[in-house]
Amino acid sequence: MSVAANRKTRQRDALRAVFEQSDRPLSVPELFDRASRTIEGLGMATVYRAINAFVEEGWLEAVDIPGEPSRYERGGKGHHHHFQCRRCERVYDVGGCIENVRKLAPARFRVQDHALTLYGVCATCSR
Amino acid sequence: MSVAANRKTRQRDALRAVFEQSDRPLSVPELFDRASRTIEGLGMATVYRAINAFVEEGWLEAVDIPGEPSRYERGGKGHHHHFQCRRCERVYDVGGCIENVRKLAPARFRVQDHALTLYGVCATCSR
DNA sequence: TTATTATTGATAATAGAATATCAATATCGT
DNA sequence: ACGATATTGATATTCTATTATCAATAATAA
Repeated sequence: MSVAANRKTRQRDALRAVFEQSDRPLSVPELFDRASRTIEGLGMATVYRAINAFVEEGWLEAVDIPGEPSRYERGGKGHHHHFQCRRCERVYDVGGCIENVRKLAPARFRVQDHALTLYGVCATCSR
Repeated sequence: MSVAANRKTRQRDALRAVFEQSDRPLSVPELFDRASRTIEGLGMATVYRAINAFVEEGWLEAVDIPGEPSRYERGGKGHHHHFQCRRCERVYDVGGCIENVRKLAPARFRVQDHALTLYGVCATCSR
């Protein structure tokens, strides 16, 4: 389980490029499919290894939706939330945030963070 | 995978009782442990079978927190959200809701529902 | 009480996601 | 160009959560 990621390789370059060209979090299969267009014979293990390395260095961050396997997106975007389309299952970023979150918690509960997921139909699927 | 649940049994009675006495969603291990106090030799399979039956009839509802196995709570509570303690991992209900959720989504995204999870330290753990 | 059959419990099996293994290959400093 | 070794890809394995199997048991109607 080493995660050095020192050398520059075709596969990691391709995987990075996929994220740089994507405006939304990607699942592992999505990432694998897209990178495979560039790297034929790309292995799943390589994809997972790269993800772990990227997450470790902060270049990627995991996006977790209830009941779903992790998606990943570029790190350092700051606080934001996500939307999942019920038709295509894709996950999108939503900017902005909500207020008065702390007030919801019962007395003496210390609120440190929160995660909000919106569900519905995305622009692509609703047309 | 039959889920009839017709006959009245000690184990299902005990499992129901656990939920009736709990004020928060329970994980499968939590449910198993508590019901085992009443029913010695209770089997895991029985717990899962009961959960499925209860969910199917609406008596229970699944509570899904990102990256966590499902918890379960009594159904029909109406719209509410959840809090997870980072110390003890337990999940609690939080009443009330947030506003302006729809406004967060990008244009032409239809928002149908949302899920909010608060994270922090519960009253029990913070003392 | 008895017969029928739903239910249980122990355990094997499955499913999905992710990691470990290892020989072959590619990268990079010299 | 060479050598050390990081990385890759194929595949086996692990892990966690959950379901299937099946003989034994218990619940209910008659």
